[in-house]
Amino acid sequence: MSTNVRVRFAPSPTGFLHIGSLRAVLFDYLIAKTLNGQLILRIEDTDRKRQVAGAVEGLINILAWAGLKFDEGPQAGGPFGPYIQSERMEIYKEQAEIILKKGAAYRCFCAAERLTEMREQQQAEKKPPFYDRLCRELSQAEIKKKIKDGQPFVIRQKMPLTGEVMVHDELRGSIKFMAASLEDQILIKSDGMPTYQFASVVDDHLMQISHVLRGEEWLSSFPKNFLLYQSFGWQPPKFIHLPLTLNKDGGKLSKRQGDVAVEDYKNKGYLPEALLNFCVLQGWHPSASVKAPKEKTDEILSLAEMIEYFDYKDMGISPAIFDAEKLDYFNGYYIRQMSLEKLAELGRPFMRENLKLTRDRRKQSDDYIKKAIGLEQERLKKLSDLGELTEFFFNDELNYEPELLIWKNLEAKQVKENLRIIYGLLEKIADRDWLKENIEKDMIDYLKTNELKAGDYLWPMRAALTGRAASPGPFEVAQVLGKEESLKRIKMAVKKL
RNA sequence: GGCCCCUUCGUCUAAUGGUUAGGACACCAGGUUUUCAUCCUGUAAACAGGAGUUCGAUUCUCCUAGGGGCUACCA
Repeated sequence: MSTNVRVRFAPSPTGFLHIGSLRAVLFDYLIAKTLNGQLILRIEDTDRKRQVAGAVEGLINILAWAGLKFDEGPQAGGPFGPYIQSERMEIYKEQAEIILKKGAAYRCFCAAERLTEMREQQQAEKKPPFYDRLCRELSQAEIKKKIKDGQPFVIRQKMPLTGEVMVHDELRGSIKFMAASLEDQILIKSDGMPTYQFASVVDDHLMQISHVLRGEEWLSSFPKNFLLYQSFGWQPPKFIHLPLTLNKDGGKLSKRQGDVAVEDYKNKGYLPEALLNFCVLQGWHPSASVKAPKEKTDEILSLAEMIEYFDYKDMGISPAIFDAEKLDYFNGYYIRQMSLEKLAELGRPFMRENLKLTRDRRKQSDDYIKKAIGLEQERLKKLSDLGELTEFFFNDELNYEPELLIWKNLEAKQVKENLRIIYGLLEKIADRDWLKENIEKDMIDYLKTNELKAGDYLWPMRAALTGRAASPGPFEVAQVLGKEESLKRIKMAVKKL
């Protein structure tokens, strides 16, 4: 038997990648990497009703954006393909015949209406909905006749009527189920497509998957899956059931509560590093014995560091609530760490609206945009904050109330006078000396020699330059704005008072 | 309703049969500072409840409560 570690991520292409799925692939990836195994991408598209055009490409793209590479899959190829379930119909058909022959499954001709009716009645009687196994004991002759008559059928798994089924989860240990509570679940639908319950077991075996990581929502079908492996005579892989990610109210994280699609986060300017760092901490933490270097907090983890410290045995089993504020912290942290070149490149798309606010060529230059972004870098939680935060750099017609210029309890005319003085000082600085260091030096020297209070001058100056209550400092803003624009804005402020 | 899973600060979590129960985010306070942000320092904040085992339980066992999942010809 092969001891090769093979882990698969098996999403169904619903049109977007759920943030919870991103966490799942990350753990798949980490298990594969830390155990020297392969990571396989398999597309589970056996539900015809839920087909979404372009979803597979979208999935592959966003996974690539996240930086997680697959060793095998629809794109990478590999010896166990095809990796898209809808292209594996022959395999399922063949395996269904086998399981039928083994007597571990049977054809069920019950009409959907009968089943619905039965279920409703059972619920009305407060009994658990449960297939009554009407077709389980059909004779060969009856089956033949129904097939000949063209009656549609599904194939159901035959569950033991009595006894217990013991399954083992790598994190939770052994879990016991009463066989009598297990429904004869459908393996093959009447359209010939396999259900997840059949396809995943068949594929995991055929693709030689060693570790199955899946959501906790699959725990209740675990014994049925285990039984299917037994019926086939296959050795089941190791199973790890990942606790669910919950929303703030404690429910399953769903679209209604806000963004759940990784694409949404990407569009808002969240970085893959931040998303991954956030996700990995939901259900895992570096064990105490492998503490990260102390100059960093041990929760800031690059993908490489995760691989270094990860051990799936350290994974937790209690559900975690999605804390968007912590995600923001990570994102802000990674933005601050980023080089200005990279940030300017990634931030550029978020500047589009601002560029429309100016007719000044210089303000539309890459260099100017980059400098504006640079001054707001430490204030960003996400890239999409850039538009609002840098707006004043571009806007030719700053619009603000005159009161904004007034520092504490100064008189308006005093502020006006101070701004005139500032104007005079700035005017004297030569164009080629227009650097924040020089501007600052001239201003501070003046204030010191005349024993003036910094706030009385610097607040009005900054407010005049930015039109905002909160912004980067006046000297650096002045430098980026340039001498001409800075003087223009101060003159305008004087006029306002 | 039935079956199954889970339970440490508000949130993510660490550790331990005997500790001042640790860290991170958020919060609050202070420092740096013209503002905001960054950065630094500090405060406050948790073992769900009950019973048992034990010299001793947050830690082990059981019960209760609470939360969650499943209960489809969806995954």
